[in-house]
Amino acid sequence: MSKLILEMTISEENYLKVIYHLSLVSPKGISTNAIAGMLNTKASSVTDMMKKLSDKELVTYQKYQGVTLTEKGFHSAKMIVRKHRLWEVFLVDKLNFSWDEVHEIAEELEHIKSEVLINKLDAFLDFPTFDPHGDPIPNADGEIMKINKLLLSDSELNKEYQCVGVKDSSSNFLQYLDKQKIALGSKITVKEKESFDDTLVVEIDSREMTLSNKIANNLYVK
Amino acid sequence: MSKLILEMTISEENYLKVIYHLSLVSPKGISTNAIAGMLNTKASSVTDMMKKLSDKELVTYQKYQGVTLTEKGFHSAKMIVRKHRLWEVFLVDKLNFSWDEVHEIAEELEHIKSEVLINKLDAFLDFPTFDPHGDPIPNADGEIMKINKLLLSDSELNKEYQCVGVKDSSSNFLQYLDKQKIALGSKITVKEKESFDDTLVVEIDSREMTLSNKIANNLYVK
DNA sequence: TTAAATTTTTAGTTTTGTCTAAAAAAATAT
DNA sequence: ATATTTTTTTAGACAAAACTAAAAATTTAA
Repeated sequence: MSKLILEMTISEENYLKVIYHLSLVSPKGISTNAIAGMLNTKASSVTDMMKKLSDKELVTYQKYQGVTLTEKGFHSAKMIVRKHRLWEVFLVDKLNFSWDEVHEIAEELEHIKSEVLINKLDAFLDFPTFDPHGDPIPNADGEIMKINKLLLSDSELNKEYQCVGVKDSSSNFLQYLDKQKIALGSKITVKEKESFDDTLVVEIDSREMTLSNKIANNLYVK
Repeated sequence: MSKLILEMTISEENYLKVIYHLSLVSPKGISTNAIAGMLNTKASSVTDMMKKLSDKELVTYQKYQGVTLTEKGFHSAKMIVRKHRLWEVFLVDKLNFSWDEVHEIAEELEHIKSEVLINKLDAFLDFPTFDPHGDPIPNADGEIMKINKLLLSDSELNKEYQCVGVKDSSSNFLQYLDKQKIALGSKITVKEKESFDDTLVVEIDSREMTLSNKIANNLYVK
């Protein structure tokens, strides 16, 4: 049996995480260009790294065919995502960071190696299942809680929803939501939809307001 | 004016920290060999790195003369030590690690870059002044609280002291102390000193026991 | 179904931090 | 004071992770 906890460099972990996120969107092999785009690197660098990850049996890779995560790679990627999201909860809940400030710091913290640490952190935070942006946190076994969320832009008219997540978690977008007093848990009902530009007239926590299509395309509700 | 927060690699930070710790013991220039010994590396590698740190004005370095920290290097080193010790407090006080388990994890956490993070962590922990091993934690300005501690081996007979720190913080030694129920805060009085091997007969929290010279040489009291 | 455009890989460099082996300087001993 | 030993530096090499430029494969278009 191969090592349960495998040595990975920060760089390898970042590649794995990107492949994981891309896999969730498109289920086929991931192209080197797509990976390069996410990591601000060059396709040639990606090719090099894919050979390395393939040697470690974290991805299956055949030239020109794109890459797929192996079972082992998929699990490792989820453990990195788990660390990232748990640290985000810590930063927001315990250190009083706001949800638009934590991503970058968690990008560093997610590479801290101790498994005991992350499980103790999990317990300290009371085993949260969602991070501050509404994304699910894999548990120690890699299991992920699923919820039936949809984009606000796909919601039905005059039906009450609850805001449960964001698709874009750039600080720009998050700060806009703060300014508009839209937070996870806010009650949202779409009152009208302008067919010309898909602008929505919505009621959010009893306040009426207008949201652009771009906003509605980045807010998850259920 | 030079950058207030300067970019340093993990490797550079580790060198700086070692030079800092060696400086506290011997006030003259630190030899490349001494540094190499602490970092499990070779003197030639140290020479290379000293050129780099010297270019960044973190140390003053003249060949064959050893190195000294500049004001800037001294401050940077203290900030790394600050981070290390604050994270140790977090691990012990909040995550319930024992004092012999935290050093390695803190070695990784000390390199997380955000200054805001460390100051918020400091506040979350209530601005502790000592870490779990009794070492002082520099504050945000780099100021360090000093206490008049001495080694148990240098203490006076029949005078009550309080255990305030350890010189050796290897998990081996810390676990020995746990086993003997000796902790920071324990009351210690030396009842007898065996002149042949410097073994001490002591009373610790009302229990009488015998401590070897090696133990007494690694326990700080005041 | 060829030709053109795009994507991906290969080959050869670069940078960082390390190493070994040999040379140079400093410290120690006779 | 010279010879020997130890310490430190130089010179040259290597591995990891990136890059550039050019070649190869694939996809798209005419």
